[in-house]
Amino acid sequence: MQNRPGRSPRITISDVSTAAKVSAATVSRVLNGTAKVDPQLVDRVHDAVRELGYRPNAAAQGLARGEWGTIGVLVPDLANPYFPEVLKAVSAVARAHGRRMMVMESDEDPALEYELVEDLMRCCDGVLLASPRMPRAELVDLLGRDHPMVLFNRVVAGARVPSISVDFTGGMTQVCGHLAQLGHRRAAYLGGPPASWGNDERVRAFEAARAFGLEVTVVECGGSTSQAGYDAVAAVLESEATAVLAYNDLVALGAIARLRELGVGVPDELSVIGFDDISLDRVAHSDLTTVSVPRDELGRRAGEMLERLLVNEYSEEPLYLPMTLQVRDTSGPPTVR
Amino acid sequence: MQNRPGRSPRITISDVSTAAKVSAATVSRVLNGTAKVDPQLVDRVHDAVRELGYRPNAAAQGLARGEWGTIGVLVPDLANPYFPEVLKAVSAVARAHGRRMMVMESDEDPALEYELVEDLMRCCDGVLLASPRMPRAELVDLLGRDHPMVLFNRVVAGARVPSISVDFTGGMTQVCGHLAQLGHRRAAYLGGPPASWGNDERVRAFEAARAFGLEVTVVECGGSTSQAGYDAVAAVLESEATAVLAYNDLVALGAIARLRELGVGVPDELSVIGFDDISLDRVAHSDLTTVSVPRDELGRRAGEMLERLLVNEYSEEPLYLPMTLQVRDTSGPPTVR
DNA sequence: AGCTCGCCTGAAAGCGGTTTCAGAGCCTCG
DNA sequence: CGAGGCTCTGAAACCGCTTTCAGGCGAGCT
Repeated sequence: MQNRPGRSPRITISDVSTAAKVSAATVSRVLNGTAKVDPQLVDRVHDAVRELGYRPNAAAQGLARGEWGTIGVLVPDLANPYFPEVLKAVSAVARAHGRRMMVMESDEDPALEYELVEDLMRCCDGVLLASPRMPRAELVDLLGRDHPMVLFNRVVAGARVPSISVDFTGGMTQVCGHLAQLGHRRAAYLGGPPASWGNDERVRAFEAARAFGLEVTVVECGGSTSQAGYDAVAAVLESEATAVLAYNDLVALGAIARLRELGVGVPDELSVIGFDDISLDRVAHSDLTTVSVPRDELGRRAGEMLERLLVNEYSEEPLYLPMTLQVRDTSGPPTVR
Repeated sequence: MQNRPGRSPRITISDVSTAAKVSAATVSRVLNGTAKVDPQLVDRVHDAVRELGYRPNAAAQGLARGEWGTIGVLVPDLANPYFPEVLKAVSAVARAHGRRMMVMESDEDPALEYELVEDLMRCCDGVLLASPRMPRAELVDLLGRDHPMVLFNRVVAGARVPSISVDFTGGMTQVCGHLAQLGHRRAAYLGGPPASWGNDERVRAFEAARAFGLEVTVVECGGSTSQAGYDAVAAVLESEATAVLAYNDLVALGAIARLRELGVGVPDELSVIGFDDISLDRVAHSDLTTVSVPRDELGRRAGEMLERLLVNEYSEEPLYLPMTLQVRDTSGPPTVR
């Protein structure tokens, strides 16, 4: 930006104003259309801009306007296919409103999140927290800064913050119902990251599941990756479960991979059900029984919530999108062992 | 940022300096450690910062320092699993150097890219162009702006720009060799986005393949998604190909899905080979024969290239990382039809 | 003791825009 | 024909922070 050695000097608004023989104020007015300007001057400005290849400096604009023209998104893990799809939708909405998107990743380290969010607040008009894992207290603290913020896949009771999430409990209830109907009595749940709010929501479904006659045991596997699922299989096999529910599809796939290695038939000997419906794509669908979530819509709605927040005052109730059970090939009736 | 109605006023450096009874310059020096300051004043500043919850405004810092502390990345498609993994690595490198990451997506629309890059240049110290599809002329134009920039998965002959890419041609050559060895004589290639440089590089391998006795016909499918692969299957079946090479794994998976629907056995009746090795994860590996690319390393190296460019002068040759053939279940000997 | 030097601090000048404010010109109306 | 009002333009203030610059003060030296 500065005249760095070896780099050509930046072209500023005053270069343009000189070239066009008008004041900087006029250049600004022309470029932003904020006031009526003599058509002749308008032309001169445009010519100068084109000739010099002038581009306004975003930092200076941000400073002067008191707005960065940027939104920030924090995600736990970019490699988790869940988030890029959300990002895509958010980015589209942001762009449609003339805003850029900053992305930060905590790499599933809740301790990092606080700092990252603080950083985002220093350079973004609004922040979208996607599946934040940080402790409630920290979250409440951040929300209290009265910086525009939207909560995604997490709801904080009592917090006056626009929130959007999936109905995790409902989704998991469908899964339990499906299994109960197939005749399962005992299932194991491979829990996700300990700090995951969505995980707690899923677990809440298990009490209701008892009414179906399905007993679900929680097996901590402590992660959201396939590796975690892979590693947790041993614990599952020790139990009497005839079905495995996974925190998400990745965990489920990891478990299936391990089961295959061990020669345990899926779903003949053990049913495995995922969560999220992360298929590689929409056509070559996987064969995993799972509950799907409209990630695209989720991202879009979240983006719109944030935009609304940036222009209006807040006035929203938490929004819960429904999940849809996708019965495919990895779930079936239990076998007596 | 400005005192917006309903929002608490921003805390600025002068608030801190007032509270700490020092000058703004001193606050700045303390916070940045740019000069020695009386320990007593240091404490006063820190106290004031903590008490007021002061966070420096990134735009103002950027303006004053002549550096945004941000890098920008342009990707064609966030939903393509290839890129998030790259982004993850890039983001990690950027963060390690104290920089944030801005992400833009062209949604596979080459016409959008130019504008997006211009926008990135207005707010980022350096820009990483990942698989840019734009015409060579536009690209050269942008590179000529002498804004720090790194080219990823595209090499422009003669351009003095740090570039990093995969050895597409080499990868595809391995694929051809594999097929030839299996006994295939005719293969069809499902080409990707027309503007993809990587696509041209892949195609270059087909001439050499003729030496193996393998004839590859290019079937335009015009996309990088599974939908494109799905749709292109009809054309393949009309040909005499006994094997299908795909632009990437997504295309391959789409094709396989369609073949499955049509009752065409893979690999018994038709071998299908992907490209990129985009598995959902590292454990539950797919069964697709493909060539893998070290996306993580690729992203890391690209990020480091950019960082180097931001501090030093340019001095690099294009870097090509090798691909590795992964023979799995979707390729086999041809059957006479 | 007086002088020089060096260290630390605050005032002020940018960074590159936007926006307020005041003035110049022109038109209209009395 | 002159006063009042509008419209358009440029000068200048300001956004919040960094950094230069100059000055004050204490230490060290002669």
